Amino acid sequence: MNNHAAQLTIGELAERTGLNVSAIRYYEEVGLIPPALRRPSGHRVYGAEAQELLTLIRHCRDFGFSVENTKALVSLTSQDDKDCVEAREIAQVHLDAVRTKLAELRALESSLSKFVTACTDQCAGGPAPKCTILKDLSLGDPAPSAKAARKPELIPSRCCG
Amino acid sequence: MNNHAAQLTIGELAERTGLNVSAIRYYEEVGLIPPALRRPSGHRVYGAEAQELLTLIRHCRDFGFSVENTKALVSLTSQDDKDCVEAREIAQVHLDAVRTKLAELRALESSLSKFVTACTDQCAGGPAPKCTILKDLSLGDPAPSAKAARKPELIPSRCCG
DNA sequence: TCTAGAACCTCAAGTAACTTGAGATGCAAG
DNA sequence: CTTGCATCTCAAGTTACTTGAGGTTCTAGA
Repeated sequence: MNNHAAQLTIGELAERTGLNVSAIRYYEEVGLIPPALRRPSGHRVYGAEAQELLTLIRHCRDFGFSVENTKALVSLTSQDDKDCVEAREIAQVHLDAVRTKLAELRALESSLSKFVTACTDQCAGGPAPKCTILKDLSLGDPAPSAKAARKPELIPSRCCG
Repeated sequence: MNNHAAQLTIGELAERTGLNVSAIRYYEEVGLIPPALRRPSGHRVYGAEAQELLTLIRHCRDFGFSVENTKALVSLTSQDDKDCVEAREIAQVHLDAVRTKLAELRALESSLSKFVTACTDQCAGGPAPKCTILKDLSLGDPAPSAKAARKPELIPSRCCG
């Protein structure tokens, strides 16, 4: 256990940040974090700043910010000449997207729970082709308003998948 | 305009079902619909059943069922020897997933709206690195419970992306 | 009948954000 | 010195399509 001036391996860093090793390498690859220093063997070495940075990144991701937005937020933390409005703007846009999805999911929840209830009440384990669920799904138009928001996946899978 | 016994081109079919041409070809490729008959030129030709089938499929997708589940639901519509329980089970599992996500999104909405409000109230357009949003994101643990549900993306992008 | 342009065809690659796996090397403890 | 875990790189898989390239076919108007 060598902690000489807080030199971390990628594995230790992963453990401390709750990320997984391959995610950290991925973040390096896409430029979300700077390339790590290497030991002569090629193994990555990190200092304490890396832990802070990755913790911030993890939180951003947990709050559903895309990697692109996370990149922007991260860079704002060290730009004194920029103001707060930019960060709020990013959060606001994300919030709007979350609200849109929330509305869609509520509609979905309502439809699905009706399906299940109706099936339990009416089908009574009868033959599948007569199931109320399948009948309702065949009908003309009943689909919920799930057409909106197709863009670049505003809420990543760790929140929604 | 030739409608001899309801022979449809893929374009007409797309228009009638609200799907897009490439999606229909994709569904054929993955076996969600049977391979279309072809004209000597190679162009696909469809009858009325195709329209019904694809309408059902579109509804399933709109309700957030995965292609795999949609396949299962579709096949139940023609299996008299199977009973309703299977369809309900699929819907129930999906409903559970939707509810889980709903809870996550609610937590997210609450956190994000607090962020935005706090920033508006406190930062007052100050320098970015001092923004309350960025500070909150750097903190120890505040991430919402978004760790659950990482599996194979239970709610596809048309509902959630 | 000819022709322009829309519609169709088949691959292949791109999307988001990682994860998984293969194959090879490094390192620390016993 | 050996064993076995950690690390490395690079490629491919994940979901459900969309987009694009490059090439045919169809159809309506002149």
